[in-house]
Amino acid sequence: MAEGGAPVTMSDVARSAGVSTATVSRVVNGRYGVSARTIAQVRSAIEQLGYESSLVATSLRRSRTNVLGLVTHSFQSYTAEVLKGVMDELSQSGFDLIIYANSDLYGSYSEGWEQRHLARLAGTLTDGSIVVTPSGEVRSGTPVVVIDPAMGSTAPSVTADNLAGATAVVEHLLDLGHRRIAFIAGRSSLASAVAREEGYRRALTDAGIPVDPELIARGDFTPESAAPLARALLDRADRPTAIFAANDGMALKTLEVARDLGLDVPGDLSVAGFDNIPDSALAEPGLTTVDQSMYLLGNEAARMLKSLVRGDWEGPGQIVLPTRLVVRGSTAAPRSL
Amino acid sequence: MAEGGAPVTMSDVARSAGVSTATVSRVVNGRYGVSARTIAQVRSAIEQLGYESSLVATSLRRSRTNVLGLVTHSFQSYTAEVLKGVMDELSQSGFDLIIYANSDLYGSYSEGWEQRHLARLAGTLTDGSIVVTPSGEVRSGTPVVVIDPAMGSTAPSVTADNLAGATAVVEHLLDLGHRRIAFIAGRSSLASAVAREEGYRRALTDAGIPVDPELIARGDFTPESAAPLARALLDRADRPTAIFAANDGMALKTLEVARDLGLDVPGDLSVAGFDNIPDSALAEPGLTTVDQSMYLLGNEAARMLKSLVRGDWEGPGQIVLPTRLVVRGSTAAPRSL
DNA sequence: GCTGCAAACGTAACCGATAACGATTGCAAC
DNA sequence: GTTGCAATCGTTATCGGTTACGTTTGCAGC
Repeated sequence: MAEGGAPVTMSDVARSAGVSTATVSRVVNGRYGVSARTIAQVRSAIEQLGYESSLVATSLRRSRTNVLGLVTHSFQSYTAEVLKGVMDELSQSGFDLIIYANSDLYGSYSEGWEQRHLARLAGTLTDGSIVVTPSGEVRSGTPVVVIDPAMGSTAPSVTADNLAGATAVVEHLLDLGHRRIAFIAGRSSLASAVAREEGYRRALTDAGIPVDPELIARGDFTPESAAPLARALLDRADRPTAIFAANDGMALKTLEVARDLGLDVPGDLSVAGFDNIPDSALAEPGLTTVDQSMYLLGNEAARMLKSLVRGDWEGPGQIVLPTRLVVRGSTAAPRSL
Repeated sequence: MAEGGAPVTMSDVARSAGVSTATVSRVVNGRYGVSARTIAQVRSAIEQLGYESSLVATSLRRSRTNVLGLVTHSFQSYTAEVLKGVMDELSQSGFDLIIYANSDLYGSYSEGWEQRHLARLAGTLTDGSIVVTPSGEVRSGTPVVVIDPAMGSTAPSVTADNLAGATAVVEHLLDLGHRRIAFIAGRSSLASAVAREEGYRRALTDAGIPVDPELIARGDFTPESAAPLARALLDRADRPTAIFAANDGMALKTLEVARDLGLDVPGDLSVAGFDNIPDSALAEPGLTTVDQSMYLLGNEAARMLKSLVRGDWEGPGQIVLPTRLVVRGSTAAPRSL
């Protein structure tokens, strides 16, 4: 065991076993060309000293490290789901995972954070990376799979069927009898935000209802951005009977605003979101939303990245996973009917 | 921008700027002894080539890296809370975070996993580490803070007040009128499991009720371990009127078992857990449990580790954070009363 | 014009590991 | 007793940076 002092290195082992570091390296990596007696000596020295190879030194010298990277700009509840999916796929695969989070950029959307992180890891530490909701196109010397890519991204990606999900929400509201349905959009640099708005527009158009630009508010996916927008929509004389927010965070904030204004949900106002985060089920009333399995997104992304790294990926470059409408108490027929 | 090819290194920058790598290093690190003109040239070359220093190479050479490590054996929903707490504390602190997860050990409790991970990171990549629920004592050349330490651990740690929390649960059950209260214990190598059992015993003893060894089942914190134990307890002729499981995962599994046996909760049986994971609020009925803020655990651990790395830690070696009883629908007075 | 000194910069060793290559050894075949 | 070959092992260059140290340069002071 390393007794609190300097970490034990390969040359410590070599000295203790009376061989060169090259031989220790051969033993550690199971290479051919070491006598059984020497192997035993080296192993014993390794055991005694508690040697463990340095990931850093190894990855600097080797081209292949068997470590995959994941970069995210923040840890939300869904991030854990993604990670679970990733690790279940990576389990027993021989690939370890390193997650990198930068303290300066944490929580803020400084453009290009993902690029900086990738550059610091790729080519040395990791064989490939998963990037969650990047702010733009990503480049790297090693394979990259993007979860929830930026608008116009051509990189391999895994994303939920945002278009179908959003369409389903609006159709649900239309079925309930709503006609004035407002939309709080997300950060338009993300492809998912654009697809959700497109789903909203398409469902209305298909139902023969003109899209009213006055009913589209531009948020950025943060709850904070939604508060004033929801208030503005609800202060209108011709108040909408339903608000569809592009994600649950903004929808939950809308619920708060409605409550503050003394509106009854779903009596006076129906509210729907997108993502199905845990909090949505706990809200009062429960939030109608679209479930996109973050677990599956992570799972597929990991599967794809493994293949890309091994160079045997056969599937499509962009994977789209199905979504599921989850109806809860926050939506109902408008009272006026 | 690195155009998909080999990553751009410091010598690329040096060549492009017509200086040595030493000079580039000085510019990058803002060291003294470079003329303004050279600085400008180097900066321009860095800009043009899109150079980003390799974390690996830097950390190999430098003793200090300003990167902290976190090792966990799996990603549960509470892990995300811990991470949030850690990152909020680290935000703008200059310390980045690297999380390491090993695919071979993922989900399994092979003894010593944390030790292996630490040895691979410490001394080179990271300045210090946070270890979540290790299987034993951890040693490292760099500072380590343990969240939810192993039994008998002397390392700096942050933990919830498991004793008080467990006592509160049992007192709550006693107040409701329960007298036959069973306990499903957790993995006894963890200090938290031992403390929770001690809380159970103490509350009973303080109430003048003898501890019945027959009512104590030995689980290991996994839901799977709890199923047969719960069944055995509920199959008894003198069935307990309440079961307190050492964590929510086992308590939720107990709810399932009770339902399968046709028992009404809380009518026939009260069930309580510990941890307050998100699923507990969603269960039907909601699970009475003890809230330990994983966010705060992560937050405090990060604060402590930062200080330890800087060498200015003044506080106690073991931090204990308060817990809070959360009463939901799964506990009520026993029907027989 | 020479000395002295500091600023500016390059050279090379080094961090911990890997791998190509060369050197040594043992042993069988001649 | 050589020779030849394979097995075994050490030497050394290298990965991408950092830094101690040495060298060059510019300029003030005598």
